[in-house]
Amino acid sequence: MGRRKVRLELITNDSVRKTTFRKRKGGLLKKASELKTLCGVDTCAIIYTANDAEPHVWPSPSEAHQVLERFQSLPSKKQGKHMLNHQDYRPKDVSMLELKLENGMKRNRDLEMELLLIEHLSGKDVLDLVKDDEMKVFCQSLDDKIKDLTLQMDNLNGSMVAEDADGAAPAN
Amino acid sequence: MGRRKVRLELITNDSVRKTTFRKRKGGLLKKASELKTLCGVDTCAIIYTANDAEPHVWPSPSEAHQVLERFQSLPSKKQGKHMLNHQDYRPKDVSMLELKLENGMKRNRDLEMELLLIEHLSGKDVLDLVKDDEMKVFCQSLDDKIKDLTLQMDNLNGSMVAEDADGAAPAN
DNA sequence: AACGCTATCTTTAGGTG
DNA sequence: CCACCTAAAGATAGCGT
Repeated sequence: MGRRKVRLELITNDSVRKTTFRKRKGGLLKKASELKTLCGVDTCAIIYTANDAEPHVWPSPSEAHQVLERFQSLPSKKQGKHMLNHQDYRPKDVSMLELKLENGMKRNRDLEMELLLIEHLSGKDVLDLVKDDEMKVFCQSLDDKIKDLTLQMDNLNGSMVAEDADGAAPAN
Repeated sequence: MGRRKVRLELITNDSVRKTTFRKRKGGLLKKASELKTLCGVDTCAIIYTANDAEPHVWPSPSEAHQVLERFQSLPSKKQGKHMLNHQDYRPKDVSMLELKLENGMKRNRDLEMELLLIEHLSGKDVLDLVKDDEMKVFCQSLDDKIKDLTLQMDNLNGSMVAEDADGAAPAN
């Protein structure tokens, strides 16, 4: 789209690649924006540049957040309308789905706990604010996890080594 | 970009809007594809159309899947530097944690699938452009959530809270 | 409703300051 | 490196099928 036809392959030159990235990123976001406006679809874009500390989030961090969150907190409200259009893939019935959802959310919360822990251990300051109650739950879930894990390790013991420490956490 | 300059607003005519959506979706995917190729960034797009049964996943379901996985495939690689800063809270040992993480990732992936399905069945129109590294975004959102939670708890301490305290998306 | 066509609008490669 | 410029490549609105 410029003075010259471009070859579709990785741009090896660093500065050129970066420039192209910047330009095209803008274009992509604009396109996404237009699509959103013209067709009324929820859209978000998250763009990470290796160089930049801050991710470029569009349309706005908060909006993107909402979209992301919608990923996990779900819309049981809006399901009704289209819910029944699909005959193909429909686990038993809706209630089943709802159940799955709840389950998923629960598990997701669980996961978040785990990640929180990891983050914490990785040196981030995420936990200073957590209150006692939360902490309790946190630790509890941790405990469960560890138990679970231990069990798994036991099971695996005979056939397989369960990732030793330095394999999992290379010093790099 | 056609025979006529377009007005940037929701297209009210159903069929026109749908057509435009189809066309522009293609364009957007192409752009994303080019960006990926030219600049060497991992990219995936997931497009849910209310009308369409199948979500449009690009570049391919499996690839998108990989990108999504990276969403939670944690930082163990990048952590090295900070890993050992915290002496306070450290369960058994790091390897345990790492294992835990893997476990979590697996489960979260599961979760993601479920939620994807739910979203799909709910007929939501979501366009998600995902790039490499967005684990950071995830962590950030996690962070925010925690802050939110803490704030809520603070409020609770003194008086009351309007929203659910479980940290899930407050009704947007 | 999806596809092909193309005039027209938009994006951008390469260049300059 | 960035912002701006312009010619050329690319995307697509409105039509016809």
